[in-house]
Amino acid sequence: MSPTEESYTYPAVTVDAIVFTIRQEQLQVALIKRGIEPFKGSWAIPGGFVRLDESLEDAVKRELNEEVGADGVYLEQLYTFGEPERDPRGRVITVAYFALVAAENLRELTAATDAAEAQWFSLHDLPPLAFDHRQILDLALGRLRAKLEYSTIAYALLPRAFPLTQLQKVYEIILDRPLDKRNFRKKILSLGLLEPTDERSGGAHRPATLYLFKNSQVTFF
Amino acid sequence: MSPTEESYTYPAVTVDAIVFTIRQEQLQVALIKRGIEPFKGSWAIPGGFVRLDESLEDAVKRELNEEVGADGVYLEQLYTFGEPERDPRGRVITVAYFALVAAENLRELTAATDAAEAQWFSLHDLPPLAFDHRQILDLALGRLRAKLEYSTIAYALLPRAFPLTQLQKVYEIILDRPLDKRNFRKKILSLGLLEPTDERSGGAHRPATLYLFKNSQVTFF
DNA sequence: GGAGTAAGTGTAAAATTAACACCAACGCCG
DNA sequence: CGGCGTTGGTGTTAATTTTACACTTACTCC
Repeated sequence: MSPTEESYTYPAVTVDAIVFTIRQEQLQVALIKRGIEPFKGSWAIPGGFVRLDESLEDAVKRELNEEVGADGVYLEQLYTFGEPERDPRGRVITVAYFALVAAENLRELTAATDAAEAQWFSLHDLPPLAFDHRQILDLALGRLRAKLEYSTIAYALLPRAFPLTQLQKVYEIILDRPLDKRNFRKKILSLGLLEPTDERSGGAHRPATLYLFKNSQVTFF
Repeated sequence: MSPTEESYTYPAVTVDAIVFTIRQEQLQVALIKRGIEPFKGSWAIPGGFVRLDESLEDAVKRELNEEVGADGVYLEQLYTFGEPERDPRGRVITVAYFALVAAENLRELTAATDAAEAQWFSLHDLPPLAFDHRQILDLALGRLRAKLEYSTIAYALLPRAFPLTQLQKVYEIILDRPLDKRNFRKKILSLGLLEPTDERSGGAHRPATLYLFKNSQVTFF
């Protein structure tokens, strides 16, 4: 069990993250254009090597910060991909995460530090992806949809206070189907996780009560 | 992104597996007594290094075969643990799996190839575990219980054909609470995944219809 | 002040889940 | 061979949860 007992090369370990956000009423993912071979010019999930002294989560957060400019994110480990042939350059095991970022917490993508071009893509309009990244993305989407039903992660995609209608829109966009307004409100409110505030939304129409997620567990870094 | 581009040491990568079985009407896990430091003499989850040319799943299956003598198993990736300090000897990232083995598919544990002593422990009577293995085990148990509710994995713990009562017992043992017999049967049968056979159970009492899991997806190796 | 649009609200039917008790079929033993 | 002990097998009702569905309110802009 000791790394020093046996003398063989270890596999490389990377982390990758599917970063979802909602922009322009669409579910979008952050992708990076690869500047080097293999798959030069293809789009790929942001990610990179895990340093020896940082945890997996720290590695993801660092990469997200550098490559995507994402500041406050919900982060969850997705799956570890380790097929020997998944990277043509050699053995690379990747621990995939999925992340949710509220649009308000995004710096502009083009501000990425390295030369790589980063861009948001709508899920309905995805380019071909490098490596097994399409498979990873599909898995992430499935997980996101599943967790929406029994958890509170949707709140990571919204500002601190929001009208119920906006929350419903998030659900509808992610699940890609319309929801009944009254049933949605009944159910969400019955969970007891939302707190109405005194604030009202502005804008052209009837002002909406803004709600707050109690004990917001969104991780910031 | 290339393993050869940067020159630093990689973390070591291991796989570990929580192997569950049901023996003596109890949920049990396979543990291995460590023969070397650190944690020499402690009990640990079976596992080992991933070879450069084998997939993560293949690595787990190999280890299970060698250390636990498990032949036909349900195998599912659980979580990847990568805290820098989780192993005192250096950076070791472990991909944890959980496995289910039907008692009938078990060779005796003492037949393990290396000198390490392997043994089954009831979940109600666990020794202290090495490393962060207790945390891994707790996570595996939670996952097993959760999946029992919405999946068919319980069948991996049973022989090919079995009476409904035995299936119910498996549920009760894992969930650690009694279930209503009629409701259980109604629900299980309404899923349409079981097929009654012509076989009947023998034994001292009224013979039971044996059921078969349609499209048994248990993985064998 | 009227048009347009998003906010907000309740009820009835359908489906699912939960609670609950007795008879049947076998082996064993006396 | 008949009764005892034990496990197999079955239905109904009440409670809860989920679904379907339509109108009034409050604001801005013109």
